[in-house]
Amino acid sequence: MTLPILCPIVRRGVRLRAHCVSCAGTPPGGMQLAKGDFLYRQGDEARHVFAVTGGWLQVFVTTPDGKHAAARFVGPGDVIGLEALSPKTPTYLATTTALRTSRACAVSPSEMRTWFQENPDDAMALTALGVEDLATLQRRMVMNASLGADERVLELVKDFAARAQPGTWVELPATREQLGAVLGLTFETVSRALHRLADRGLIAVDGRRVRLEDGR
Amino acid sequence: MTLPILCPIVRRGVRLRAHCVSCAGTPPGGMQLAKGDFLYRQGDEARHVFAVTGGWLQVFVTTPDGKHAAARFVGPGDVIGLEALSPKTPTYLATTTALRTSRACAVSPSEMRTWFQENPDDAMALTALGVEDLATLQRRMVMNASLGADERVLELVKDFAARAQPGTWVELPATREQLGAVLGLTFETVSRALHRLADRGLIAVDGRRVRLEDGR
DNA sequence: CGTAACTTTGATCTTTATCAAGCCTCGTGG
DNA sequence: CCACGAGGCTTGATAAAGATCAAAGTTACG
Repeated sequence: MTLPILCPIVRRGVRLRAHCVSCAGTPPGGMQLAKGDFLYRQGDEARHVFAVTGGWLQVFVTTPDGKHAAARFVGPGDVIGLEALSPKTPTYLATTTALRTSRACAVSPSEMRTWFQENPDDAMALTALGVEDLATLQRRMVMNASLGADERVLELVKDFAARAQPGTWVELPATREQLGAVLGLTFETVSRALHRLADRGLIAVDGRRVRLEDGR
Repeated sequence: MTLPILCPIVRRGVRLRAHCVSCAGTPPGGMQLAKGDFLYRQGDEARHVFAVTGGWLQVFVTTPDGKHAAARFVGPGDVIGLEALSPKTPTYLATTTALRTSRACAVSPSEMRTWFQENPDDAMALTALGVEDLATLQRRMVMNASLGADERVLELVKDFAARAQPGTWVELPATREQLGAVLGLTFETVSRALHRLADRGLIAVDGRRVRLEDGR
């Protein structure tokens, strides 16, 4: 008999369902998304909180004037759609789409409510998790403002690599254009930056696969 | 007899203390900060959640390589320092400093815990509030990536104006340099952008005071 | 096997950073 | 009361980074 596989959610310290420890990414109610599917769209009524259990998704924001650009990538362990917990008529504040086949576990606000009532510690942990995401985004924002293209791309590559085995090839889940959308760069600049980093010996690039050279 | 003044926190739908409705920004335990004071520093042990009840503060992030830049401004109604709710040894993930005399109400995690237990709805509201902040930051990030200097500055001015009476002069709580730090621009560019916007008739500028012309 | 999407690479142009100089305002001390 | 100085603001000239335009090579997939 094998050991129970830990749900990715548990790895970030929050259990979205009581039975999450044994769900292994396919909980009852867990849903599968094909590449290009939308998990939800900005402005939709927010009926569920989602825990990503597999794959990669991209979060988009549409500004009032119609501009829209990517904000961040979310992968296993990330909890999104917390707008559903808002007391006012909750609407999603961003659009989330699958970059590849992905899995997400959906939880309704009413489930969340009883869970919060029984486990205030989990409620606090989830709130803190949101702040962690906020801090990550703040960090990325600072980088986008203060670093050049090469360093920004390197940081993003490191972020993806941090979720995989160290020293191995990592498949970037996005096109150059999608990477650039998050970094505030064009796809040409992303391409050039990747190759400049390779020239500097910091990474190895092979199409969409990347490996960190050197220490981490 | 005057009506009770609503604590700014209530305006964003979350009561950090049961008696918040009557605290009017000076709750027991509320603290005053002088210009330049630090509310907390990145890396400090996170002992309190803070609700800003007056003034303006700026949030900084320091990246691992020592770079640091401003991430956002926080004012009355904002709740910060939610890192304190993290179950692991909680440390603040950013530095917050007062741009002018400000007030903040500090609440300990244990207080939050009992409050969450009694009011799961408030817990959900607070979590949702965090997501709102995340969405705001995502929006700003998208703008920083996709808009030019003028439009970015205009958006920031609008944000400040949105918290004041429409059509009135608004005092920007920050220097050109501090505004630029948030926008990813230099102070010269911020200065030029403000005057270009004034030339275009979109705003009126008088030193640190600004007024939106036209509809909003 | 053929097409569409993606990627690389080059040349040129725009925007914003950088460097620099002078001005204004406010607070402090003689 | 005035002189001074520091911090902040404006404005100009130049340089660098990245966007844009363009063309050709590569990969994925029906």
